[in-house]
Amino acid sequence: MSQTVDRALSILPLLAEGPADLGQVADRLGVHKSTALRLLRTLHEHGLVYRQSDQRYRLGARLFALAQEAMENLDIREIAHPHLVRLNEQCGHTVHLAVHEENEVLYIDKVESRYPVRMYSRIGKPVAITVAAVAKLLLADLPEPERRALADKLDYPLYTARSTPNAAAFLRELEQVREQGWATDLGGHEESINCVAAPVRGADGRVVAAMSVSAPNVVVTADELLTLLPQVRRTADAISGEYSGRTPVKGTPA
Amino acid sequence: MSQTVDRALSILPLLAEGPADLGQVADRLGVHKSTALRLLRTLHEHGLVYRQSDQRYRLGARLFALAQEAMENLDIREIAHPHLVRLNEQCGHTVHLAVHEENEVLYIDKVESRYPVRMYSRIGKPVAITVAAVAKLLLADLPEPERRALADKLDYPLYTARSTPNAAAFLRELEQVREQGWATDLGGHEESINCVAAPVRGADGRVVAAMSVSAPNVVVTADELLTLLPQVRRTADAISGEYSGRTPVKGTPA
DNA sequence: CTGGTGCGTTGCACCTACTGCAACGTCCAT
DNA sequence: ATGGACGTTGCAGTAGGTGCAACGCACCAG
Repeated sequence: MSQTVDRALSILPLLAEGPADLGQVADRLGVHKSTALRLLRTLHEHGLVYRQSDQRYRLGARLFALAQEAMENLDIREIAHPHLVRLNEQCGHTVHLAVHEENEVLYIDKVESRYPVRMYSRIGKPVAITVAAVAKLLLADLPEPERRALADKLDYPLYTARSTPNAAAFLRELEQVREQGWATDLGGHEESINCVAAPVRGADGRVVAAMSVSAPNVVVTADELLTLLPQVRRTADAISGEYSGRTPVKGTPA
Repeated sequence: MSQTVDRALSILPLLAEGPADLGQVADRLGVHKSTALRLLRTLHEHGLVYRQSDQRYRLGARLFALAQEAMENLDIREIAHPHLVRLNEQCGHTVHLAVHEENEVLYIDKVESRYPVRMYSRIGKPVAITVAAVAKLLLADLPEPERRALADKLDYPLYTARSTPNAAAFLRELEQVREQGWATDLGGHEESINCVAAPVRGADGRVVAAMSVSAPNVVVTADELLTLLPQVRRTADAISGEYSGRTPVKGTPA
């Protein structure tokens, strides 16, 4: 829409491929050297472009700083909430959003079931880390040594007969969850309650949050709940897309 | 230097603080809304800016992608080499550059000693990971569980009486290296050879490479070699600065 | 030492394309 | 209904971006 800015921004992906000198930049932009020089200078003043000792240009540190700062100020909750509400409107059950923090998994958002029988949970409360579906997803994404170290440190309380009994079983389950890309908790925390969960991923593919749908047996059976899996995954993917700023729309010029 | 581009780029740090709507952007730029709109649209087409569901703008995923791609295409060796040469010119000893890769530490560059007595080493060859100064620096930066897991997996060959004897001693040494920010190998690999090493860090502060100066006892004593530490650290810091694209120069406008 | 080539840089005249304005559409709250 | 807030569009004027040509400089070969 704005030619000058358009050209300037086209320099960035070009430099991402590797350092380039003024002539190369001008050629690939299809503009005169003097024009390219001015654009590069402007980019340089903003720190997006760095001039190395051999005079060639490359991307600068500011870019990294910006990306990082934006990351930190990104509030998953804010982004996810409308999606959670929509899912709740569709299926009626309790919807949770959870993140991993400091060896704990915490619920950070929740949309209450519209059925009279509700499950108990509280935003901000650590979840039962060894059995909750969301916890499995979040921990399954850790690098292997950390996963192992954490699994060893945990207690494995037997909430029910189906609770994860020990570190070995837990690690096996995490491996499976990691591969299939979703998780369940079928009566592992409270006999009568089942969950299905799916991961929310950031731009780099790492799991930044997990969301789940939970319902007691008296409302739907585990099998019925499992039929919601595609819907849950679709919702999680939608949140991932928005969180990582993937623009789902029209053509971006080469 | 270019007004339009200048304005467009000023939007980025502004959005890094958090999402903003058109009016806010226009105000803080001091331009008309229609102008801000056009700039935002251009940024949007390049994926640097994303429009969330509430119509507000925030930084887009492309920014991360660019930063990552630039990272990958950054060649430390290319950047470091002139610095290594300069250091070699100053002190005359062998200078090495090493990186950590797949449970190994590899020399990726080397400037030969200008003294007649040289130490043996080859670019591309894995270093003695349990004793080499550069290896200590690279491994000391790993997260604790990974460091531990790796230390357990390693063999601890007794090259000399001063070689690191076992995992416990190694981990203790890594902890110390981590805190002091430099490392040595005093006859741990070959009786008569000593090294001092310093880390090269990326924009995010993580250690991406390590460099060392090595010399045999017959040329300089260990104590004499240690007096070079400040020089080695200064060189490593210079490489870090250039690698991470920190522009050491003049004022960038607010 | 000299002439040549390749690079980044500068000043300038032309005219593109960026700007601000004002008007319109839409959505919400009153 | 009515007012306000906000994003969006078309348009006329001119700010400022563009390409050209010339310059300075470093490097290399004759």
